[in-house]
This record gives sequence, structure tokens and C-alpha cells, in this order.
Amino acid sequence: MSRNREFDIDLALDQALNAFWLKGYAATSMTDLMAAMGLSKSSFYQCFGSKREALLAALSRYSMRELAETRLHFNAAGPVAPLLAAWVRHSIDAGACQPSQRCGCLIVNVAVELAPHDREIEDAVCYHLDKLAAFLADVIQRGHADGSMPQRFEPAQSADMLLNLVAGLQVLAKGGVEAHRLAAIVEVQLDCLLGKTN
Amino acid sequence: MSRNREFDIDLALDQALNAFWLKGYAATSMTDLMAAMGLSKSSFYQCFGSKREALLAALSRYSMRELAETRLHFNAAGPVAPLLAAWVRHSIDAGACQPSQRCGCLIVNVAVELAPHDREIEDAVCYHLDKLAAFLADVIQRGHADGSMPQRFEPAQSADMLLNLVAGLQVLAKGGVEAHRLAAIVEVQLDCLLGKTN
DNA sequence: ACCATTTTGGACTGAACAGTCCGTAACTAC
DNA sequence: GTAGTTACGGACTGTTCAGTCCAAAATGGT
Repeated sequence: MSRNREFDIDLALDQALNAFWLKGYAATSMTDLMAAMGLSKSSFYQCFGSKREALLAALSRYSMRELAETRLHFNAAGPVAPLLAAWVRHSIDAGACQPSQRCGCLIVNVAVELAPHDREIEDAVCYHLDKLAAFLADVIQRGHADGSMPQRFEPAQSADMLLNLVAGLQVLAKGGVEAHRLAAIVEVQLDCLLGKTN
Repeated sequence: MSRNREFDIDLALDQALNAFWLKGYAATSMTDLMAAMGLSKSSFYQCFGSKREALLAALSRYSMRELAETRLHFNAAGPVAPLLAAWVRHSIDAGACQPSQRCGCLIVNVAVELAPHDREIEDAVCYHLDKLAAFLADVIQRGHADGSMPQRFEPAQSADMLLNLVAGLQVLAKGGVEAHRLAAIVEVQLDCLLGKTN
């Protein structure tokens, strides 16, 4: 009954996501965005409404993807402690949407740039952080149960601490702190959380 | 031999700093900036050269101020541990250039928004972080010497960990995480760094 | 084959952008 | 007082911004 869309919405959204990830929201012009997504103005506005709505959609997609990957990682069998250590260590070099580019974490970037000025975006950021914290708390609970993690702190507190750890790492990495110092921070924190033996 | 400048450069710079702090670099237009600083276009460009150079100057001023305040705080007599605890706790509510506004830390904001795309700004950020880390390492060394801090980690590592802690807090605060959770993170981390007794 | 529907490219909009320039006003040194 | 110098206000530049609109092309149902 009608002409078919020529592009894949999810693919276009991924490319928009990468553009925002790489340059930030304000610094990504519509020209940049359309070039990255490979669509014309009319197609973009028809499909996504506005630049801001595209960011919101990209943010939601990023959040889903990130949470799914994290869940997958912790689905592995065996004690939780080494999984957790691997997850945190991985977070250092995960912040690259393009090779040799320090994009950090889209959620962190958006939280800093926009969350205080846009309620809806703050809600999206907060939703992601809460989901992630809740999942990590579950994982930590599992670590307590399987005996691989000392029960020194409440799971929820340890989870928030991990959140804070990875958020801080993204900032320091973007600020130009060398990788070996970031790695040392991770090890110190893992030591606190998991005890001498990790 | 000439007409005098009608405004105070440092005051104007402080107001520029607040504007950038509040809204970020890209989102602060020249119109915003001139209004905040209370000067006309010609005065601004005559005195500061460009928007970017104004940011650089503001960044340097912020860095000096921040470092001076930190040095002052740790100049107090007595054991280091409680001073350190107070400093970190204070960092939660320090991120407000205006009442009831979550501005976070200018260095963190700029690190996330601009450092990966502007070498000179990255250098400024990195310089501040290094200075702060080095000073904190000295403070921690003092804490080791006066016996108020356990010597579980190297001073430089503990200092980087503190840097990471406060950076993470700024991000989570901007993202909308509630203050009591931030406070809990601080206490957990202080517990790791200072031992059960703080 | 043809009509109804939707996508698409690109011309177009008015506003906002960073930055320049110049006539005028104000001040200092002499 | 006056000459020389600088600061100031604001008009002005050309560019870029996000977003609108429409004619033409492409498609699917009948």
C-alpha cells in the first residue's frame, strides 16, 4: 500500500548513537548526524522527530545493549569474584566506539552534558544506572552466597561503589590519565571489594 | 596615557567560569557569556581573544582556586585521616556554582565534553589532575607518618583512587543519583582507605 | 495498469552562531 | 588643554543551526 523505507531504523540509530558518543550532543550538528546515519533531512525528521528525540532513542538502545552484555557476562558459570574482576577491568578499554578514540561511556557523557538540564534525559540516565546497580547487587549477592566475595559491605553499597568506580574511570580516561594508572585504580578497588585474593 | 578598563578581569573571568560551569562549553553561547560577564562583544574579544581562550583562562583560574582551597584544608593541624574524610565528604556538595544547581566539577565537565577533542584543554585537565593527585599523595604520606592511615596501599595509588572517587561522584550526582547513596559510597570508600576507624 | 500512500532529496526558512569593525567616548600623560 | 591611546557599544558579517515543506519517485494492493 505504500513505498518501503530504504534504511534500517536500528542501524541508523546505531550510527546516530556513535555520532553522539563520539562528539557529544551539542557538538553533533544535524549535518554530522545525517551524514553518520546516511539519511536525508526529511527521512530523519519523519522517522525520529527531532535531534533530541533521536538522542533519547539512541540512549535507550545503548542502555539495553549495555545491560544485555553485562547480563550475558555474568551468566557464565563459576564463582562471581573473578567475573566481577574481569568486568571491571574490561570497563577501562570498553570506552571506544571507534578504534583509538576515547568515547568513554555514552551514559556518563550524557549524564554530564545534559542530565542536569533535561528531565527526560536525566530519567533515562537514572533508569540505566538503577538497573545496572540493581543487577550488580544481585551479582554481588551471588558472590556472597558462593563464598567468592567477603560479606564486608551490603550488596547495594558494593554495587553503587562499582558504579562509581567505572564512572570515575571514564572521566579520568577522557581527561588523559594514562592507562596503567587506571589499571592500578581498578586493582586497588578490587582489592578492597574482594580481599587480597581476587 | 589611555582610557582605563571599566571591568575587573578576574571578576569577569569568574563569571565566565560560572557560565561554563553551569551549562557546559558548547551550550554557552557568546550571548550567554557576554550577559554573564556583563561586557560587550568588543570588550570581550579585546580582552580574552575568543570563546575557547576564555574557557582556557577560566579553567586555569578554577584549577588554581581549587588547588589552593585543597592545600588550605589540609594545612590544618592534627591527624590526616579525619581531614581526608572531611575533604571527600565535602566533595559531594561542593559541586554547586549556583544554589540548588548540580554543576558538578568544572574539570570533570570539561574533561568529558572537550578533552578528547582538544589537546590544549586535555593538557589543562591533565595538569590539574596530576597536581591534585601529587598533593593528595603527599597528604597520604603524611597520614602514614602520623599513624592515622593504614599503609595498605602506596600513596600514589591511594591518591589516584581518591581522584577516581570524587570524579565518579560528580558524574553520579549529575546523573540524578540520590545524595544518601553518594554519601554511602563515600563511607564505603573511606572505610577501604582508612580502615574501620576513620 | 493504476491509484493511494509513503519515502526521499533538496530547496528553503528564520533564528542564532562566533567573530569583525568602526565611530565615539573616556581617560592619561604632558 | 590637548594629543595620543585605549575601551566601549553596537551595527554588521557570513556561516551554520535545527527544522519545514513540497514535488517527484517508488512502492504495494487491487
